[in-house]
Amino acid sequence: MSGGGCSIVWFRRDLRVEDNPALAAGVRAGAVIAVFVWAPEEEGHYYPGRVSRWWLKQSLAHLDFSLRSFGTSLITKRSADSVSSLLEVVKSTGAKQILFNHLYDPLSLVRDHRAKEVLTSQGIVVRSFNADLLYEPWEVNDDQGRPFTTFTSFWERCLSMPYDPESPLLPPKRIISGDVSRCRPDTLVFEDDSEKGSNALLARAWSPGWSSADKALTNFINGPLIEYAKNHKKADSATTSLLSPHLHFGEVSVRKVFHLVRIKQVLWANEGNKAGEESVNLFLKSIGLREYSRYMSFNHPYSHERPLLGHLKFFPWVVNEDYFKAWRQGRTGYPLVDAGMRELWATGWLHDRIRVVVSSFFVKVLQLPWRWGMKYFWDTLLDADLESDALGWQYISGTLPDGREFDRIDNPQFEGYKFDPHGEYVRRWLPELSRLPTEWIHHPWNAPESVLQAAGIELGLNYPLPIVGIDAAKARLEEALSEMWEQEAASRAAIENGTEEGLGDSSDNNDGVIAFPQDIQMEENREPPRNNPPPPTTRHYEDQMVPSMTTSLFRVDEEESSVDFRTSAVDSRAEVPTNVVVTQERRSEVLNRGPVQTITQPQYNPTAMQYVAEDSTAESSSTTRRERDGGVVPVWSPSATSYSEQFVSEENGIGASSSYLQRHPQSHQIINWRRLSQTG
DNA sequence: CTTACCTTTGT
DNA sequence: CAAAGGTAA
Repeated sequence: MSGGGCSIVWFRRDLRVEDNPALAAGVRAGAVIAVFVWAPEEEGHYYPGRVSRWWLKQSLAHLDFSLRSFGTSLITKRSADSVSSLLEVVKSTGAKQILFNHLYDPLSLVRDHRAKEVLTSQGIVVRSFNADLLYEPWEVNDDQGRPFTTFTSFWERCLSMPYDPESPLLPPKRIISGDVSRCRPDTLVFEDDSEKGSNALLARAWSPGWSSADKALTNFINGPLIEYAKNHKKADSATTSLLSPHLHFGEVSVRKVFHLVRIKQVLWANEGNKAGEESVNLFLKSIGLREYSRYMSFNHPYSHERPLLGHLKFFPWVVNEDYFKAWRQGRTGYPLVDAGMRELWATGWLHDRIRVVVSSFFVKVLQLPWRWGMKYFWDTLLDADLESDALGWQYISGTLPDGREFDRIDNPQFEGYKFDPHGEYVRRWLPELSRLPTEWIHHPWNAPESVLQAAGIELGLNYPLPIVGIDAAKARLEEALSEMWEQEAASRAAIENGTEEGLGDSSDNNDGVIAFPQDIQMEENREPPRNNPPPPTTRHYEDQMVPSMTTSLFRVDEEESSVDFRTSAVDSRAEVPTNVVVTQERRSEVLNRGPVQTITQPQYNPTAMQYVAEDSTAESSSTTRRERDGGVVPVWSPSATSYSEQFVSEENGIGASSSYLQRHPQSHQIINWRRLSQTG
């Protein structure tokens, strides 16, 4: 197109030069100005955690370095508002168009839509691209043209689409730099002094940036991939791809991963290597889950906050800070869980299996609200990813149509012997148990006194007794479930009677928002939780507020004192937040919440999607040629509403025809829970 | 060795 | 629930 002005390429989570459609389009159009805007406050609760910021910092430096070798550099802006920063850059450079690649998390969807509106209204051409997915969410539909609601059907369709995913683009040969002489870049600060020490350790294990991402990919494909099916159950993982943080920041494109892996698969299939082929399928499934997480986020943009199955709204979560803290510190008394939580804290990384173990323990045994756990993952994982994590926690919590059954509790003791049969994993992360024989390593509470003594263990002193017994947890879960159904029925009845108010209006909860306890302050070295005395336990009938744990760089002054979970020492970590930010936004959101919640239609209205077609041929989607360059820009349909209103209206809204509950009325009854997960 | 029955697992 | 894997007879 018009070779005249230069283009701004707005980098976000696509920190690579290869197979970067926005960059490629910019290069094709002429001169390019590469921009990264750091506006973390825009993320609200999801201000990136320490390790995540560390990664970003390295990755940006790496990107800048390589852009320089192509003939330009990365302009960085510190901002409270991405869109106005972009405008600023436009003004100082005279750029004519802005190019970026799509993101699908709820915050980005809203922000990018606004960006597009504002910039377009200023006469700037805005074009956006698919760089993060094999297929755009709106491309994958069932035979009735509706979005899938279960993973398997979604993924089957993806693998049998009439056209293949786009092949990866080569990196540009050279990038002509736009004139940035009048553009004032900001230096970005990603860590404070208290974080530097801990971050230094990360560099030993990880190397962010697209070239390491490429290396990791090749290593994986030529190494562990073939054995993936065999090994993927081992907690000790030299066998995973280790690609997730790279993928999160877009340092390598999924399409490249997909294509290279597929090539191997064909090769192995020809050799008749069954195991290899199987391994590829399994690995691709995890790529598929990543795709699906974007798909779900796009179709249900509130899924990081609300269960997708409505009745879960009535589950009486246990709001217990002691539990929460014990879990974070790896002091639950279940070695596999504790080892996982210590590894997570120490390294920012967890094998997928162990993520399942600790999160399912969190939800099913402790019955803490899943969003707390998700938030903690967000704050501590190197590959923290809103879409993937939301999907994962919803799956574990049984709040998806195809998630695990709600009433199923996995026993960490048995899982221990499955995933860590020799106890090596536990011994590595729980030094206090290192001398315990394998026979007892996953259930020390059963070990004879003499064995414990020989191993130097005093249960309740240097290693806790189980914080909750599995049997007690089962009983409590059953009770909670029947309460949930009661509440749900009551709410439905209330709605039918027109007594609106609806949900769980009963006695104990004030305005429907559970504030994180402020009155309880936690002493650091309290006695480890005991087995039996039922802890002070409150139940609440609403989704929980997420405790605000992220340490914003602007809040460093708070809680200066002694303990701070940001520091690296394991003992002083994970201080329970004493303050919860109850924003007005969320409050109104909860208040306005509608009646029995369903899986609703996407608010995204594909027909409202706008075509910014310089590429002329906007063909219909099922033909072989897809839009790529200058393709579809996703757009929020009713744009007048505020962020929170959009969520609310989505929930209340819509789609009589395809509301999940309407198609599956039986999901109101627990006995049909099982069948529910089949249908759809 | 087969079969009926069980437990486990799965996005 | 269905598929897979394991066990007892």
